[in-house]
Amino acid sequence: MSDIRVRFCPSPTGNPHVGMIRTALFNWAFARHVGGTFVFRIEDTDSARDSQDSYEALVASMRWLGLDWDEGPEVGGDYGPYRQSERMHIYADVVVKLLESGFAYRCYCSAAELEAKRELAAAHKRTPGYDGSCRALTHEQVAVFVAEGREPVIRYRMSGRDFTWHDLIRGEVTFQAEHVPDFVIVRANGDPLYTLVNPVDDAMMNITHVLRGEDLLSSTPRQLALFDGLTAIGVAHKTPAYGHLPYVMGEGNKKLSKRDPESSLAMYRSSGYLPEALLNYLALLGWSMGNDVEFFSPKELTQAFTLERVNPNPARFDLKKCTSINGDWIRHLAESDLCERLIPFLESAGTTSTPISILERERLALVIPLIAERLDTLAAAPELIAFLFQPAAELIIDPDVWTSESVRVLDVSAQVLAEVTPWNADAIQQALRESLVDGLDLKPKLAFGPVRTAICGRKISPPLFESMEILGKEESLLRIKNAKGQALNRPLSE
RNA sequence: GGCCCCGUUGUGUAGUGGCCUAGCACGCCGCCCUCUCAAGGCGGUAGCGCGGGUUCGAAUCCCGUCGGGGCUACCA
Repeated sequence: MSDIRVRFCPSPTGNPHVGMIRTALFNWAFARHVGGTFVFRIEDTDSARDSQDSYEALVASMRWLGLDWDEGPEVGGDYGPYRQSERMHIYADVVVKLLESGFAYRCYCSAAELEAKRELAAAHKRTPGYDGSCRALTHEQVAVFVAEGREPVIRYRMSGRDFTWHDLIRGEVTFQAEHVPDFVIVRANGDPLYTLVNPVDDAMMNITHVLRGEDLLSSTPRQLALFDGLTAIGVAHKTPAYGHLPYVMGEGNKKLSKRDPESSLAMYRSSGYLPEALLNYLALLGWSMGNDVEFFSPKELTQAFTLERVNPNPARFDLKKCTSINGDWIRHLAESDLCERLIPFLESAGTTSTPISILERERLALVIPLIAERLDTLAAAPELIAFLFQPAAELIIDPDVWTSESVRVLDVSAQVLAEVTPWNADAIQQALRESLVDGLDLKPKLAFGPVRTAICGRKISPPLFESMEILGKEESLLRIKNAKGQALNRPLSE
């Protein structure tokens, strides 16, 4: 176990999305690769936007994906609690110390005054930002503000130094002091802000490497500044290294937003994407093995993952490629594994009973090898194999598929199939081939088409002869008979 | 506007001065296989944003430029 400690610290607002998960994945993969500790922390300091539902969805998502954490909610750890809403007393204590030591001060400026300052700065083409006017208020000035009923925020006092750090992903990044003004760390209502609690917890949890989204890049100087103060008051011992991960983009040139349906993790789960496949694909957004290998397990990912190979430029989420990898993964699963994963989808689609019966399960096991290579998502299975679980009478076939030839084909098929013994795919194929392709001189596609429709109810199906074997002789003949009836009674068009 | 980040085919990437007439994957197109659909096989399409340097030689280094994005909150 190395002493490298990383964290994933989402805010529980809205539904988990893929950008967030990609960040979790990279932190997790890095921690696992180096044998470090992966800390899961919940940043729920914004009571107006955070929700318990969202928190639970977050935990469930991490578990579903297999991104296990060493410290955090539900598993505990030496640096808890791991939900910031339970750490408010800690922040209050830190703020007092920061105030006493002069690293922070109360600011009584109103929103309107701040806005006026911003406009003024813009008009003079100066750097916008707080001008520090409340930095050295006299007791008299404070008394006046208080008498006016103003509620102060607490600001952090910048030291005037420039900030340069070696970004783990981007190399050296520098912000000059004038571009990072004093910032608010506690709201007027007393709630601490992200800009405070994030570094405080990183410090107290001994986080060594901060890997987060590029959108946080410009807040890094503020965090670095805070670490100066936290170190001075004895809260922090070592400033972590920072690395900023590239964006995950959606359509157009916008980063994938929470409102974007393609970003919803729940959507991928309910559409039948495998967690392994999603992790596999997400890993490829900003990282690669470098050896043209693009199909790998979570385990292989953690073995190969290094920060050096993380790309700094934004990656676009490509659903087609994600789906392709999902298909690869479905084909890669053992039959029994695929079977188990398919069952919830079949149950919820009503393809089987709920819970699935013993007989249905047996039949499903038989068809798995026929459909594995035909699925790119688990949710595609019900449509493909529903016919195996329906009674013949419920197979209603689109009357437009029938031609004058169909009835003859069905007639001949019924005749020859009645003689087939034993009932297996090879024997069925041989009988139909001899009678239809050779006997009626039909092209295979035309010969088997009507039979396929009769048996499966659709033009697209798993392999026909194997399907008939699974259904059994009696059921197959019944379906052909029913289909013939439907074909004869079809409304006369044209 | 200011600051910061990014820039290889449609998409994701490989590439860290000669192995690059730029490789791989997805997509798309065609062919083969074939009982449908897939899967699989084969082939094709398309790219180093632009302009200057440095160098015998640049996708790779430097400068400029253009383009895209982010931040500029009492959100995170």
